[in-house]
Amino acid sequence: MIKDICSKKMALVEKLGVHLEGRENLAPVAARIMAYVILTGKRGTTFDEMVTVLQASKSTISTHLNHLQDLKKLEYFTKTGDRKKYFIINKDSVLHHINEMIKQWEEVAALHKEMKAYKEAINEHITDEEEKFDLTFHNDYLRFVKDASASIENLKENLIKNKFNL
Amino acid sequence: MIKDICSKKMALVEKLGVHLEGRENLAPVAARIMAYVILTGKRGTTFDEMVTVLQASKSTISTHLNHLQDLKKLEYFTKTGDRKKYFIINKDSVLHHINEMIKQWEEVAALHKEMKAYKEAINEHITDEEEKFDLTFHNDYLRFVKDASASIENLKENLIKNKFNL
DNA sequence: CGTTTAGTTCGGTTTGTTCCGAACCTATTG
DNA sequence: CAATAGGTTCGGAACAAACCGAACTAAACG
Repeated sequence: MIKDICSKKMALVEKLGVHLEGRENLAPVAARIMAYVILTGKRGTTFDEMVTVLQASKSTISTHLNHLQDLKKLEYFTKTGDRKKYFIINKDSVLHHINEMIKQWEEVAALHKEMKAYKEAINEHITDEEEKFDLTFHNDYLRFVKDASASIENLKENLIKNKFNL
Repeated sequence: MIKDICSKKMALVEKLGVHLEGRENLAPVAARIMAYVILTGKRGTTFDEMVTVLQASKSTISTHLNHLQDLKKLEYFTKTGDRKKYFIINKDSVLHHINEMIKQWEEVAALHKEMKAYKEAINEHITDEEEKFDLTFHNDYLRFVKDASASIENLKENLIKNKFNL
């Protein structure tokens, strides 16, 4: 019974791990650390536990753990009279993630504006209307990014409100 | 003057290239191909032009060009009496991109539901309320994904409508 | 002071990615 | 048919990423 739950957990760690690898651009073991921490929850998990359960070397766990803390994805708490660190996900990781998305979309929008400006500059030197650059691609994209950002921003507000209302 | 515009173009190709490398998970040269095609527009660009201007080998261009077509990111048109292919971006790439995003979010939502179910199953075996898994992380995320998907879906409808109204 | 706990750092191997050159293929043209 | 145009395919070099083991450190314990 306990083994069933444990193997279920590790199956989920792998599945979530694969997802995080691609999604957050993490090394395999780093992604498994994130997955394991998420699926362990607030009781937290230790360095040694991860070495054992993820079957990776101490050096690998150490390196990735530090990296994940640098990225503000993980944090830890301690217990008096216990030198171990208990790792948990950064409490406002949802918010952090939303902010990252907004930042990325702003970057994309800036790039599209730059490209559009370049094409408009070229268009001025072209007499034949047929030959001119079509800007609908960039316009579509800019609208998409603008609206998407707005709705994410909206969502962010709601999340913050609900955080404090609970 | 022409050199100025040309170097401006190549500078943008590199900038956009770096962006696409990370964003779409493409190899450096593949990303530059995409960037160059985007910045060349509807007149299209040929295999040879890319070999010359991107300073890559024929084999590299060939491999990546085929890969990008498999991914439906690029397509080409031809001219009568001219064997060359003129590459342009896939006309509905914005729509395609939006669909990809929706698909990815659906995947994420499915994963979170699975994790939540796992945690709920464990919670049933725990008597102490304090020890139980906190599900707000997953609930927050699920709400975020649901709302974000809805607003993107909305945007998609608008884009499609505008496509046919223009 | 020696030992244990809880990690860190470094060098090296394994594995994977990216690109290239050379040879090859398949029309078309003279 | 030989040559040219417009590519494709394959083997391998060059580089980068991911991981490991072994040696190390720093604090606390006995």
